[in-house]
Amino acid sequence: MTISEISKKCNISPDTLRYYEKVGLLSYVNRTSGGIRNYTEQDCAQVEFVKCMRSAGLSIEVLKKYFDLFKRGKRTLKTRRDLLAKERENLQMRFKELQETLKRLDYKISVYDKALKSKSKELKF
Amino acid sequence: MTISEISKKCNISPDTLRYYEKVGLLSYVNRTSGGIRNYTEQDCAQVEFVKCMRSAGLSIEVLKKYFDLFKRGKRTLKTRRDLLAKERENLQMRFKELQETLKRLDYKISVYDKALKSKSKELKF
DNA sequence: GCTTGACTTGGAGTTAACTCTAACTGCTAT
DNA sequence: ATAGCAGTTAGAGTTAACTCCAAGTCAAGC
Repeated sequence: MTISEISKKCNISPDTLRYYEKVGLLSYVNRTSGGIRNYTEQDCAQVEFVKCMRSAGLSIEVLKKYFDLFKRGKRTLKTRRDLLAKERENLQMRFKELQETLKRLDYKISVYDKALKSKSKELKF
Repeated sequence: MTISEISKKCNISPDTLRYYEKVGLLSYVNRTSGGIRNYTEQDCAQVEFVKCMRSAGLSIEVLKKYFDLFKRGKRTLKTRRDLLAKERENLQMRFKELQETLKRLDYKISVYDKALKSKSKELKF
């Protein structure tokens, strides 16, 4: 797959794909004889993984650390597992916060709806 | 309350508080005769609200829009309600995505645990 | 009256994560 | 063989959201 194909398939810009490769979020991608990137299904799956983790809020730095460990082979299995587990805990916390904020917004919207019905009140903020 | 008191209470740096005021996320804060900010309970509640929305991911720009509408009075009630409702929808989407990502991480961690037990396998990424 | 420490300002600097630019290469179709 | 397009690189530029800095002010205690 060329870079533009992967770009469409994963909905990530070619620039971002090259950037991810440069900073170490993709193990070195194969090239054609002309020097053009030729992504495998494997690469594609990894891009999907990176995209998913990035949009959940994991930093480039953490992901780089993960893939750096990967390059060091099997003996880093435990370290990688623990890194993921720690990030999972962070996400869990943000998940709960988000849930609280949703509730708070729901309440605030309901207050607005009441104010709109009674046609007189203004709120504090 | 002085800026350092609010700062401690809400766990936001004085610099950030001044920044929020400058860009319009806090209605103008009262000053002492000497020109020092004197926050009310009201201000404090608003800071809490801003903090909560910010950490849920609402942008400064959106919050500024909200408070700008506020300054234009009661006639913007409906617009503000709709703005909040739209942001609520965004959060809901991100909430669901986060839930999916948590599941994915849980699965990946379980795969790691299996690999660690069998003491032989390496993973793809 | 002088020092100290918390506050003030405008504006510069920082960081993460892209995003864009310029100059170049190398297939493909006319 | 030449135009045009998709790709390549290094490196510069952008954006959001802070964060820091220098220079100054003010109230309180010695």
